[in-house]
This record gives sequence, structure tokens and C-alpha cells, in this order.
Amino acid sequence: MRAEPAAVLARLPLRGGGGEPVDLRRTLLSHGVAALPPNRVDEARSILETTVLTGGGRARSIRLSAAGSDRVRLEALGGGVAADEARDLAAIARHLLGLDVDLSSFYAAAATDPGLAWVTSGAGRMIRSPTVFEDVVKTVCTTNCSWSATERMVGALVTHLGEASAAGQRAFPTPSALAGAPEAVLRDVARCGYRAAYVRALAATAADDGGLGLEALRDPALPDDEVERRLLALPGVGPYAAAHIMLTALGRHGRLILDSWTRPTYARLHGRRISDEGLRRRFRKYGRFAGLAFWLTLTQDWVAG
DNA sequence: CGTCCAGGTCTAC
DNA sequence: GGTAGACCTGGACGC
Repeated sequence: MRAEPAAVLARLPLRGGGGEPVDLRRTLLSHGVAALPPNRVDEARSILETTVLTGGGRARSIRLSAAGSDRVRLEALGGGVAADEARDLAAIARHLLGLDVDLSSFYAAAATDPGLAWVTSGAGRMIRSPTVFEDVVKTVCTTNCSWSATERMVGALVTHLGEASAAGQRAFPTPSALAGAPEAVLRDVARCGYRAAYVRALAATAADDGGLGLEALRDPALPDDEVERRLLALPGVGPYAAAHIMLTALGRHGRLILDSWTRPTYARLHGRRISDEGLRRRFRKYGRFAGLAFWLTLTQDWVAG
């Protein structure tokens, strides 16, 4: 992460939707997809740099870093920013960090649980992408392949189809850019394999409706079951991807992410393999936060102390 | 070299 | 509703 001309746009309070504390370092290391392009995470220094599209469709690169213990500094990289764009970027930054998500009732329950009390210092916030579309495509690119393949696919989409910022970085491609991508990019560069058809279909639908179908999933009035039903109807999205998208992009924490990483990881912690139904039973006591409790149990050792 | 599988999903029984 | 087989790709591994 090289030094860039940077302008400080805001210092956002590290507080969640219920006033609860937010651990920035834990948030930046919340899950693997958080580190996929266009995001770049400096784990040692707790810095996130990424490139997003502002209201006018212009790509802007930003940096998020700690400003003291209770605020996060938002900087724009690569040139000056107008006031309205600065407001856009501050809103996007809050969204990326999930600062609107209210974990206070989860913390209240976790505080009385010896195995989970540690989370109340600010764990559990999951980095999100600017759009649900971006998180859906990234998640589909995690399915049935190695992590290096996921990085190659997402990286190629950004590099070849994303809008460039003045800082020389690129945003995740828009639905229309992805829908109109030459087949050679998805096939020969990203090497998406059979996922290319899913990505194209997702992009084409989002381009047609302006992304409204996916972005509407953020509507808090929708019940989890309805959100899950709509996600499962998307091409390439099954139970794993739906749970992952709900937990990360949508701040809906009820479903357990069950995949070839979480199952053996929990088995290792617990000493033996447990069935999926057994896992759900084990975490049912956390109610609408069951999936988050499961995820945090698995990732506690990602951050020391 | 062949087989297996990686942060699964879809289709056809 | 539950369960095999196929599916792009490319590392890891055994032969």
C-alpha cells in the first residue's frame, strides 16, 4: 500500500446502530470476501483501501484507518473531492463498515455467555461491499473452488471491467459492464468456468432493473425467509451462498454458513464432527444471531487478544 | 500421469 | 423431500 495524496474527509465514530463499540481491526478481518479486490486490507496497520462509485458513477479510491481508539478516518486518494461527493463517500464508508448494524442486543446476550463474552468489545461487524450485487457476484465466485481461484476471478473482473479512479485503482464492475463483458474476459482471463453463466445472468438482471431487485433485499421490512427465498432463486446461489450473503451483505445473522471450511473448523474446535442439524441445534439459543455466533466462534483466533 | 477436492449448485430422478 | 452426477478450473497429492 503505497503513499498517495490523501484528503481527510471525515472521522466517523466507531459505534454501531445501538451505540455499541466497534473494533475496527476485527471488522477488517471479519471474513475472507472482505479482502477481495477492489479491497486491499493491511492487517498489521488496520487499514482498508478500496475503490467505489459515487453518485455520479465516478470511481473514487478511499482509505479507512484508525483515528484514535474510537473513530475511523476516511480519506480520499488521488485528488480533491467536492462536498457532495465527500458526503457520498462518508455514507459509503459507514455502509462498508456496517456501522448502521445494531448488535447491541447480541452483545447483551453474549455478555452472559462465557464462551462468547469476548465479542462485546466490538466483534461481529462484517465488511460489506457498496452494493448487494457486488457481494452476490463475489460470493458466487467463492463456490466450489480454491480461494486462489476466487481471488483470480474477482481480481480479473475488477482489473478488466472496473471503472478506474484518479488514484489508479478500479472499482468493482457495474452490472452493465459485467453483462456486456467480452466472453474472453470471463472465460480466458477470469477463468470463471461454469460460473461465467451465473455471473452473466446476475449482471444482466441487475443491469435491467438498475440493481433494484438485489438492493431491495436490504429492506428491513422483509422477513429472513423471504430474503433467503429470493437469494436461492438467483443463479449460482444455494444454501451456502445465501447464508453468506445474508450474514455479510445484508446484516441478517440467523443462518449458519455451512461449507467445506466452517464444518471442519468447528469440528476441530469441538473435537469431533457434528451434523449440520446438530450445529443448528447447538447455536439455536442465539436466535436471530445464531449465524453470527457460529461465525465468531470459528474466527475468534483470527485476531489475537 | 490420474484422482481428488476447494468457503457448492443444479438437474434429474 | 432427499440424493447421485455433472460441472470449469487448477493446485495438491499419489502412482
